[in-house]
Amino acid sequence: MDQVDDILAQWNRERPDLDVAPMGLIGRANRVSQHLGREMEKTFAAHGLNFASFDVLATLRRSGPPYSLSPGDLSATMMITSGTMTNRVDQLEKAGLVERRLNPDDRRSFIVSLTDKGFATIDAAVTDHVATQTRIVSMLSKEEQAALDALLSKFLVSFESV
Amino acid sequence: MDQVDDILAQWNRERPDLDVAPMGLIGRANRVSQHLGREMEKTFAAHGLNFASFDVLATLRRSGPPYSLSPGDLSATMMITSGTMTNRVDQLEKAGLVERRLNPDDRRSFIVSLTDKGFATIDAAVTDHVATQTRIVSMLSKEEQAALDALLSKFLVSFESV
DNA sequence: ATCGAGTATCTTGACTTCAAGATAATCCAT
DNA sequence: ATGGATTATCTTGAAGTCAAGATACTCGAT
Repeated sequence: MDQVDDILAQWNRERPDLDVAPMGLIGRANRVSQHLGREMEKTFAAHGLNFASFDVLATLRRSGPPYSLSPGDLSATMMITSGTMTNRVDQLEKAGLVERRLNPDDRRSFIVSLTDKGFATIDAAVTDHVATQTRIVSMLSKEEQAALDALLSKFLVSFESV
Repeated sequence: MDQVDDILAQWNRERPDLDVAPMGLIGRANRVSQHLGREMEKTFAAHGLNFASFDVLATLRRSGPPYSLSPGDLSATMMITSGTMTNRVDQLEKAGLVERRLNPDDRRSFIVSLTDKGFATIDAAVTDHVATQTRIVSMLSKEEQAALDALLSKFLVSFESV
């Protein structure tokens, strides 16, 4: 029993013609995501970051040496527009966490690289971040976590395959 | 196999000390939510709405006659701040979909009511919205939908009970 | 070689949200 | 009754995002 159930009960009363089961599933997914986001922002803030900046630094970090990608490569896995990417890199550059250099092979594009400071920041932040995530998901049992993960993955594949 | 798996594989290579299973679960939840949101915005846009305005109108509609709530009541189930609520009601009032009147019982607060136009708009929009949601979740079987819903509900309760 | 299509990034302007604080009314213990 | 705490909403300013368009470069067919 959660807040979404209350909403569904109201719709049932007012619009009994509607099948609200899908609304429940989607509503819960959105709310869970919103809660998750707010919880994780706290960890990011402890390292002077937000979700946006963490996301960029983390993508550079996990790409491996030399921790350098073009804005296009960066946004490839990030569900954001190019204008948003520009803004994110601008902020990080201003903070001294990344550098933007010209790409000698293609002068339309740039190369964004982690600075030493950026590397240290993201390495510390991601360690904390994983700890936070572990704490959050521990509200479910290991089996439930695995089941939820599998279902979300199937759902996700159906979106990303389009 | 989805895009999140690629991300986890990278982390495993770069930071084998981290247990990335929680990151996978949370990452997928966020991505699913983001996909869901974008898909549903299309339906809202077809009715001249966005998620924010739909959310307010829907809350008034499902509250039943006289389709009137205070801003505080409205935001109670909406995970938004009071300033955001003010802005949302402002927009809807400008569009002629709701009216804001003084509350005779408590002069600190207002009463926000659906206009006839607002009622017609949300009733048509929610019908389409449920159809969209039904289409989206049909990418999973009925059993999978039920299982996912149950797990999300449990997860959600653990947040909202805090 | 050259021109047009395509690609990569940035710019602009609008929109939504939030946090923090302001304003005003209500409630309650005295 | 009355002052202080609380409540309800609005205002302000900063931030992040997007869509659409601008700019500059590359590629491929001729």
